[in-house]
Amino acid sequence: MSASGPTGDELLTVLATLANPHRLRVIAALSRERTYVSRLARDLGISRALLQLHLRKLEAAGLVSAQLELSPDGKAMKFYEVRPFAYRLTPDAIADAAGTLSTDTEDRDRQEGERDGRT
Amino acid sequence: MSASGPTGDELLTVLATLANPHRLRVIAALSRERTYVSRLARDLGISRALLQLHLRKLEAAGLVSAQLELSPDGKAMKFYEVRPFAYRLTPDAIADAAGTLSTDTEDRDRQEGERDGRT
DNA sequence: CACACCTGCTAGATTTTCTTGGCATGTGCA
DNA sequence: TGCACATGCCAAGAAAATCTAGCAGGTGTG
Repeated sequence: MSASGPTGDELLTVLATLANPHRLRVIAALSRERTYVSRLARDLGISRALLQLHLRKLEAAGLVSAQLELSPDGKAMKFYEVRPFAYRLTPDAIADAAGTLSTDTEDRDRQEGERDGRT
Repeated sequence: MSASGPTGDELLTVLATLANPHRLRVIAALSRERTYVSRLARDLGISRALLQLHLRKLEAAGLVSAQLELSPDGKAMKFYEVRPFAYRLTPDAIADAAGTLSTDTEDRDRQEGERDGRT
């Protein structure tokens, strides 16, 4: 029986998302303690706009999640936390996943299908 | 005692290297069977020049290795094979590795040091 | 009201990565 | 010699990712 790991596309998304020093540090910081955007930006020493970009990518990949909360004094704050994950990176695991990678032509076909016609 | 995983920079290199569909397919193909460049290019349906670029990156990251061999009829052929590896991708493992990420300023300092002077 | 926080967005410049196409080398064989 | 197949490299364009700077909105406090 197969171990049934992630699909190729999922693995690829996770890899591409984690392949950035800022995002690794974000994961590291959030795994210690959940925080809100502005504070995290100060801690990491990067601009808020930049951090938001990285947070969006991490969230899109399913590696972190966000909750909008109101602080005691009524300010809206967006808290982020890591969402537990575990991927094995071995030749075999990759070989499994690679089989389900969508091809360039498949992508093109799918997009064309969506364009011309039926919802 | 710490589990002593990869350094941040090493992990980052591996992630960046694997975050590409072609390179995932290369790992998959090589994990099935070692082959030489031209054949692999035909199998994967990509140009040789492109494949060589990806192979260079994979080799630089330590994920594959190459041996130059002479075929029975005397042609030089470069065989590649996967080099066994296993990385755990979890929040904790990343938190560990992130601590040893080199910073931008460190990089700049190092390069300046190399430029002006002493070998 | 001004200030200090919090949030979100986007246009544009910059940098990096990816990809193609061409050229050069070498071997064996008809 | 000409063809097939192997290797390597590089220039240059195309595409994608990154980052900055600036704008917008909200709340509570002095």
